[in-house]
Amino acid sequence: METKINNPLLTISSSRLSDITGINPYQIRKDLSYFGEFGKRGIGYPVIELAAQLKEILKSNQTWNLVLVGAGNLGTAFLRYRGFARRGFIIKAVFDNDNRKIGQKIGNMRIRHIQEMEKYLKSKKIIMGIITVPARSAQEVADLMISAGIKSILNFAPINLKHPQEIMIQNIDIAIELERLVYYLS
Amino acid sequence: METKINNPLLTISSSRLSDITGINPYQIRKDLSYFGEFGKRGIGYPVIELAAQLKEILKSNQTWNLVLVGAGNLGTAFLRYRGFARRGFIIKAVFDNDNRKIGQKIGNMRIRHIQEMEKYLKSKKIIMGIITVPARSAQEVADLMISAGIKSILNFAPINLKHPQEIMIQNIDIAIELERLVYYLS
DNA sequence: CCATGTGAAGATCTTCACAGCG
DNA sequence: CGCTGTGAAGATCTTCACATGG
Repeated sequence: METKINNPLLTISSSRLSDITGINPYQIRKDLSYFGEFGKRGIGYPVIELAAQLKEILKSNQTWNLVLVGAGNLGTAFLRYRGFARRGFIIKAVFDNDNRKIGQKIGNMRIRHIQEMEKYLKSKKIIMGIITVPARSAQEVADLMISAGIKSILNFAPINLKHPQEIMIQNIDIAIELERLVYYLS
Repeated sequence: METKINNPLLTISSSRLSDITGINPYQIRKDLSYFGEFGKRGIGYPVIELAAQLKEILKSNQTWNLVLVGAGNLGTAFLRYRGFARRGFIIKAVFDNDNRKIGQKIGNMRIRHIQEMEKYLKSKKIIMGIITVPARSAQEVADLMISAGIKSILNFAPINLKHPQEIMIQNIDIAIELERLVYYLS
């Protein structure tokens, strides 16, 4: 699927997007056409304009505030990671239930007690949360989040969280991804 | 999909598996039937036996050795996390290219220079790797891994890695998961 | 002539309905 | 009678082929 670049910076064709992403060009065109007619026939897609439109559609032309629960290794890594902010996600507070951790700092962020979370979430109107607690506490944390108004949860605990269907949950289980790799090892 | 437990410990029905996992019972039966006839009609699936068979099919009745490249926040979190070992994945070595980090320890594991990786991988016959380096270095690391015999890569760098098709790559881009949540926020 | 946009064909995945067996 | 296993139906996703317009 190699193609020539004929109009660098201004436009990009579906076949070149395919080269970059690995997604085939039919799929790219179909997917884009689902949201509108962004391209010009014979030319391709105007890069700047397309990016702007997609950002609007995906609501990523704005920043989103989050809270994180679970100041363990993984939670700490996320707090220190700069990449989220670059993509528009700001972790505003961290909560834990371990009294030895409360008040400690990760970077310049103080760890708060989980009991403060409900009030915090409601006052700041935050609707997204990340769960990085052990599996045994994850359901309890999710329930707390949901009752405090959280609408979307990114869950790293290896457990299937029960939740009302209007709440969005994305699970990331790293061990499952490794297991998938093992399975496909011919 | 609530059901009664009628033979605790010994057998489990697809509908009860459904309650637990959230996957519907038709899907569970179809998927299992793809690998064999594990159940008994009118009874359900024998728990112990089913677990053993699935572990064998998924090759998770054995442990797998891994290396990790990128001793940053995320890499460090994984090294400290006990959950992988419990699921049969052992990180045997960590590599980085930052001279200030080489020789330092994370837990009881010494950080090695990336230049040592090829020799290490070949001598230990390790075929799985985890990439937790910044996006700009990820392709280079992947190429190194692949030329040293790695067959499966779990990649956390937010970039599409080019690779021969016989190499398995699983990507985890946490910001994409957050973006997915935002998009589905009604 | 080039590359999009899209109806139609094809492939795959999910759900259903029920025969079959303990 | 209960619950699996599975062919068939239904839904969805992917690929193709080509008409269309710059």
